[in-house]
Amino acid sequence: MELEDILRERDFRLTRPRRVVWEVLSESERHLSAAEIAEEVHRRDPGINVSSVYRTLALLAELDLVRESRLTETSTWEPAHADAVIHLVCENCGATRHHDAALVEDLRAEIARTADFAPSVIDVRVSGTCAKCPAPSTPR
Amino acid sequence: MELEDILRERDFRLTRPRRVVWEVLSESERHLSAAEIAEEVHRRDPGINVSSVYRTLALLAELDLVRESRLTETSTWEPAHADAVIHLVCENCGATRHHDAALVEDLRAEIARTADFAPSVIDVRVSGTCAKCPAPSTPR
DNA sequence: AATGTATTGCGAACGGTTTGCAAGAGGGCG
DNA sequence: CGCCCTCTTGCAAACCGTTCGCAATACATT
Repeated sequence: MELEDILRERDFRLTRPRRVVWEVLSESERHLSAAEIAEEVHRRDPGINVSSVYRTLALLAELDLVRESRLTETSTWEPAHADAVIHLVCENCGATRHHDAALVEDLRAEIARTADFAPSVIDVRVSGTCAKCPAPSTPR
Repeated sequence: MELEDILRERDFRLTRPRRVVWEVLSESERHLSAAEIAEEVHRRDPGINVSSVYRTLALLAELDLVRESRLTETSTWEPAHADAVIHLVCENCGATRHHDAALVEDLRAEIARTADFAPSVIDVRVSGTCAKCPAPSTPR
């Protein structure tokens, strides 16, 4: 996880905004919205501008270091992780967790076999209620 | 699929914008963006305003008649369909197709069993290339 | 240290979505 | 059938997250 090397390799400079955004993302265990990232970055260095945060996120995504998820209304960011991760989104508390499921690879095979389609990335988003949460107050 | 009854039942009125938006959505086989919907609605009745389209989409979603997907950058809309549908999004031509996969239900069971989580809706989004498309010109 | 260039901060622009409000139209009732 | 009440609409302005242009800054190389 040497941000510097990855940047160098592609002739990008290691700058303060880039380092701080990357730190924030890699230290977080949950998905963060652009606003949350900007806020935390700003907390660590008030001199870093929002537009740099956006530019950095775009760059890191380009480098496949972070991944943008559009699971909920506002998109969120997280360090890139291996494929085949399932996102569990709690309808009640809003938390997003990861979960490994062996079946995802089976799914990939099934799709490749039956759909005339060559799958690359598979995203599974599961809405529901996590164990810590009571049933949603406003069931839809 | 009697839009009128469903609206009545909840004390909403059947108005022209609502009827036209619903028609456009239910006649389309693919996902439509808000802009596409607005455009087609406007084609059928130039008097219908964009804001009514948005308001109608929100209402229909509330009534579970349509579903908003956030698969790509801009979100798209489609008539609500049964759970467990897989969305195949071609990285090349951008088309979104549906695909049934029996394994989704197995996945649900696996999650319920192993994740301390009660799944309700499962969304599977598969990026890849569809058979009609050549390999993407700009592989990422 | 000096230099050349990528990158930043800033503020303004953007574009899709939402909102406030007066005018308009469903539809229940007489 | 027409009235009336109220829900909806059209319109235009407001919003808000994101992007952009540009001069100033700060990386990295020498």
